[in-house]
Amino acid sequence: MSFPDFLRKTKSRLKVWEILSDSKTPLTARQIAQKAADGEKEKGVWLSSVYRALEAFEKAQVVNRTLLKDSPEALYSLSETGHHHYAICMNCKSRTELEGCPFGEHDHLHTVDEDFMVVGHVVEVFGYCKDCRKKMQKNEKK
Amino acid sequence: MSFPDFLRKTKSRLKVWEILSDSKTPLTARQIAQKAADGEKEKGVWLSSVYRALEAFEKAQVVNRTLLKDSPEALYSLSETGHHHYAICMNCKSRTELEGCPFGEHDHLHTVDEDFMVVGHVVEVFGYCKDCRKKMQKNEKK
DNA sequence: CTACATGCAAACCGTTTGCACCCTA
DNA sequence: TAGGGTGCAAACGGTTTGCATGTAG
Repeated sequence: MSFPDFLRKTKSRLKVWEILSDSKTPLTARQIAQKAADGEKEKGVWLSSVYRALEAFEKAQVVNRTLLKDSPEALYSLSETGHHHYAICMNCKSRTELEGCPFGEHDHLHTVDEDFMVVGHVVEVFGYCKDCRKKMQKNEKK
Repeated sequence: MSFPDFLRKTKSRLKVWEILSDSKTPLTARQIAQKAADGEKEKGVWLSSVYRALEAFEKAQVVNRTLLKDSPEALYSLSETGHHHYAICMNCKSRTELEGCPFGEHDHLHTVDEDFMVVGHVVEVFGYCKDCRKKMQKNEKK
């Protein structure tokens, strides 16, 4: 995956791009701004600019935005990043990675029908982990 | 699916419950409050109370909350409601229902492993619809 | 040179929280 | 009648937007 050639290569966008490239996990906008500031030679990238860069990347189909029930913050990753799905406990919010993907391992790039170009997908399984089930049973039968 | 017996049956909660029961599609908290106010005999239910009722229902595992890339507002539905998955255009936000479910038709109620109780799952396919692809090609090659 | 990107601040808006009063069990 | 639920208002926090300035092409 490379920086889209029809987008202006500005300092901010290149920095955001670099941070996403270096990260093995999806990041929030805030985390990206944080990392940009940590490098701290130069001046970092303002949060709104991070959002605008991410928006441009998403439109260009090179970045995926994901919203989990887990948190109100969106997660961003390069589209190429191997995708993962999680089982999320609705009580303690712990996340366990799922083995495999229900769509199979051909990653993205199938079509729903001939008209819809698929960029990616989100799969989340939610429920309750063992520990929380125990706790909740105790509390509720009082 | 019936009203959990370990939750107090208050006017607000019963109203929210009734609205969810009557709806064939998932609703936002605001829509629920709206519908409660529309009935307009009585006084309706405050938005914060709707949220608190939904939170209680969700903890009780009788309501699912879903977040789509589509909108910042969460959608709520009774857990029993037959589930649907959508292909969502990242540009125009149109939604097309997917045929079937990648997890198969046994609905919820499988386990990820023996420790995690599954309540439900979210599957979203995102990409670009035919119309938007055309429009974007025109705009970007200027 | 000029259209687009950025820094910065302020608005936005869905959701959460605090508190006094109300009402279910 | 006690403890949880509700109305209401105010805070919260992630994201978006407006505007003057900067800068890539």
